[in-house]
Amino acid sequence: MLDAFEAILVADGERAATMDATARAAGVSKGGLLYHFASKDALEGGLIQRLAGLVDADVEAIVSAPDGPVRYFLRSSVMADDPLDRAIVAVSRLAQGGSDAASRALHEMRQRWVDALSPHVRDTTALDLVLLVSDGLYFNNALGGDAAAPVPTGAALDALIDLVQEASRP
Amino acid sequence: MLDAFEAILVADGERAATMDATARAAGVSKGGLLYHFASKDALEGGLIQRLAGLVDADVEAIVSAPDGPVRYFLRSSVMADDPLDRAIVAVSRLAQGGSDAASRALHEMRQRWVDALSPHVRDTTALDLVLLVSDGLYFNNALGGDAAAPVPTGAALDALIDLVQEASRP
DNA sequence: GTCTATAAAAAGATAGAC
DNA sequence: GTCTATCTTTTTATAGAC
Repeated sequence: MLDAFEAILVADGERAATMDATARAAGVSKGGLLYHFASKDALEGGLIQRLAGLVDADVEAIVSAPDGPVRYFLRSSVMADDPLDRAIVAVSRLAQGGSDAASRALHEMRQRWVDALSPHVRDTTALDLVLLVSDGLYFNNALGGDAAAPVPTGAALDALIDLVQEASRP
Repeated sequence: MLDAFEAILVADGERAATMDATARAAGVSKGGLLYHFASKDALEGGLIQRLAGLVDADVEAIVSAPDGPVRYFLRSSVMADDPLDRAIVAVSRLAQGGSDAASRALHEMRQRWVDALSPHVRDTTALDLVLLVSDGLYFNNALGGDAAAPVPTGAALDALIDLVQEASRP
């Protein structure tokens, strides 16, 4: 059910992610959905909690990345349609829809990234650069929708990461 | 009335920006609002049109900036609560809410920026860098809401711009 | 646990008075 | 132009059968 809710948020936006649509996509009735999540707030809370768990694993992966935390972090900022990316986009949809809990969750996530990356960049300016490029990558993917995503991939992404890495190296 | 609609979108998100709330904030009745904008689609269209006009002026300012287009562009990416910034955030709220017209308007805006900045950066990688940092700045401001915005300002912003400018100089 | 039926509220839109 | 009143649809939530 969380999968269905998340998928609708990512594909069609917050407006379309109703209890009704979620139940239908999950293959249950509205009553069935409401048995597991007693309210829409609870459903959103479930998604936010899922994000928090995925962020735990991500931070772990960042700090122990063989190619270095910055490269790994930027590379994973391009939406690969993996569980974390989907959760981030879905929760940011909720945040832009007006959910304070979602905004708080995203800020917490960002703070954990700051803590993980700080030791591996030159200074706070370099840290800002890395985080903002990552945010930009997510933002563009999140806006995507119908139009083609202008986000760099493949060799262009590698070149961009090289550039950022060079500019931010300690 | 567009001002009211925009303000609610920016402050409280797409969910809160109803015809009812917009009418109340604008100091008119729902009927009064519907006289000027016959539907919610029309209201959103009005906002998108406003954005297009502001983008025209912005592109003009970018290409003729005394300090150089890149510096001007990045500096203006930090939400200064000016008309263009408000319009961008409001329309991106609509886009994330599921409006295809809003998504299209944002992509057009981005394309105009690409055209304006291309001659002033080294290559496409540098262009990606500049655009993504700008997107990151907007994204963070747009998420803001209750929590404190972690976006660099003042001296930190100047340092960041210097770094990006150095990395992207032709 | 899952369903149907239904209540209660909110949102978009129309009609017609002034 | 702006208002009130009303209609329709959608959305969230409850109640109770199975």
